[in-house]
Amino acid sequence: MSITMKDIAAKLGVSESTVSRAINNKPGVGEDTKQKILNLARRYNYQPNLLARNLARQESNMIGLILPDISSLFYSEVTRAIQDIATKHGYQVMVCNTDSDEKRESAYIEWLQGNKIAGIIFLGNGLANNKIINLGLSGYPIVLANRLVEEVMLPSVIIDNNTGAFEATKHLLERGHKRIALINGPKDNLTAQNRFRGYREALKEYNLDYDPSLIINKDWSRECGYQGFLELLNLEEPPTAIFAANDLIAVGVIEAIKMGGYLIPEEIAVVGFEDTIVTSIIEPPLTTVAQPMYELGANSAKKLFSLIEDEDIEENIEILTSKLIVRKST
Amino acid sequence: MSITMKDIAAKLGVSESTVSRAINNKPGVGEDTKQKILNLARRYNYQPNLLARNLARQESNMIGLILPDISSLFYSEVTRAIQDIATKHGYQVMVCNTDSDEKRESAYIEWLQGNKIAGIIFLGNGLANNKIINLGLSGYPIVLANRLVEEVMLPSVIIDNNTGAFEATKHLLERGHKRIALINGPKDNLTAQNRFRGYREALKEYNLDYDPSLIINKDWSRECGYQGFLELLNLEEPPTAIFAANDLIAVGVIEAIKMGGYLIPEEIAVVGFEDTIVTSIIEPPLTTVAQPMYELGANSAKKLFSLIEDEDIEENIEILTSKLIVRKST
DNA sequence: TTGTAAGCGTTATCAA
DNA sequence: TTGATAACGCTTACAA
Repeated sequence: MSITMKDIAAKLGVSESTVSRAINNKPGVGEDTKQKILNLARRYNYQPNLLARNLARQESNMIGLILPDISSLFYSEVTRAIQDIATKHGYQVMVCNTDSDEKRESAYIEWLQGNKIAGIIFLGNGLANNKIINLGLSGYPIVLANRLVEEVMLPSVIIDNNTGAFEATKHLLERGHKRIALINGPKDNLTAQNRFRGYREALKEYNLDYDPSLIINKDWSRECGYQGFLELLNLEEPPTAIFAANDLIAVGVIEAIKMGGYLIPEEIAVVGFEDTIVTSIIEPPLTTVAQPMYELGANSAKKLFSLIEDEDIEENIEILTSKLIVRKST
Repeated sequence: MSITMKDIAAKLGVSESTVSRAINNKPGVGEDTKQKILNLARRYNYQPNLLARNLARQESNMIGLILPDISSLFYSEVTRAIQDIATKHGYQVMVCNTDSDEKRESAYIEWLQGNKIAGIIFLGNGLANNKIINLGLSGYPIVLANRLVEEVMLPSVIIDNNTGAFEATKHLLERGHKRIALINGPKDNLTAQNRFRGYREALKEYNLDYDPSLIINKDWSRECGYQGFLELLNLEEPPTAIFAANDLIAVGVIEAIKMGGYLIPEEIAVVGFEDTIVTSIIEPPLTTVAQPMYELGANSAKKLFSLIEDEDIEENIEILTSKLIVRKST
């Protein structure tokens, strides 16, 4: 339907290669032929067929982004950052939702490779699967964002969840709490594991052993926060503080606490994790550990482009620090 | 780097076309040669080059999504829905953030067309620009989601903001309010205009003239809600109810109200619009007009695929209804 | 059932 | 400065 280089060449009685050179602003075309070509191209609103171009050049101007769910507060913010950097580099981003399903993850990887995508960012909070690892080891440009791999060291940008959780727990300890519950994400989730580790280390520093009955592993949802708190209430000796492993869980916790008629923070203190918009809206405002979401996205993207453009990358694994923000819930 | 059909053909001593037929599960290949080919393909982890395939087939399996900002609560939810439907149809989605900048919009359109994208969804809340209209009229599959075009009727899915705003305002009137302020988005924004219209119609039904000093047009942000309320307070006769044209504005309004020490809803009532997560978190829970976000995305995508697959579409312009959800802020 | 060859719209090499 | 020509990897008539 649309006009091609061949058409332009025919109309002007020049060869396709000359047209190509003119369009791509390459040397080797006379100034006047070049102008004639560009004028005609403009007049007919010529658009290069990027499929053909990429096929011929053996490259592409897209990167892939594989993530669990674009509608989450956290991931959409990170995505935004990646998009911004990609645009600056003249690249587009293919966003792929996996719902943390490994099958879909694999399917997307194949699809992205089939499209000769320049590189992929894996954003998530689980362990990276084998397919990803092999891909990374094969030299294909990939960056892990907020995901880790046990043995192999692939280029990554992660947030120091350990220290963040440590600070959060320590903050509660300093406030005098001794029975601090942790309502966490799934047990096999790396982020959840790190937050648990930080929690435990803080207790240790205060010479407290952690009580398994105070640890709940469920999901990252509001509902789980709500249910989790109810479960904790049934303990013989219920906790006086809750460390929720993300803000949404904390929201559920706070709702359950209020429903029970307890006072926050006087009777029960709550800390969240992430610093999404909800922390400043909920009553009382939530003490939380701020995650540098935009930075996570931006730095991952920058790292990926370094890889794509074959630049040296300074640090293979970049660790961003999270920061405790004290509000009224503690 | 990766293996191609040519390689497979050479290894097996068959022709490329036979390989192609086998890979694509087309008739005209003997069962045993087919198996031999498929086995080899599996063994070498053959991935079809989709650039080449799409170039040859003159089609693609991507659709484009152009929107203002993926990190917004509203758009990320709509995007999620579009992704879900696209995946079901075997398509991928290219997400393009424009920040409502027309230049970037145009740039994206060209890029998407250059990649021979199968169709585009324009999601936003402004008027569609000329480039979009021309594209639509040229027969290219496009769907407008939550955007309108003045004269031309392009396939669209929109939310009935007018009625939603009408209901919200009427609800306040029924509660006995006479001085109802509207803190709205930008004046040139279509969504904002429709919400204003519904607001005015409701007043009319109650034989009230609208007072221009009670109308504030700013931005869709929390900050604007906060500032807007402060401005309203300075009026000789301040409003007793605020209709905020989206939830984020409402959040700002509520914060300002609380800061001023007023009671909600006893002294000042507040209604929002959208029903994002914040409405159930803020204190008091926000009465709002629920937007069918997921439906907006899903139906837009379905419509686009009807267009792409050349099916008849039942209604060219589909109007989704929004629904008033009464909570404690009124 | 299989192969040949042209074509998709570019780019890139090598001559002219 | 230009133009043939092959190549990118795949699809698809058309022949055999």
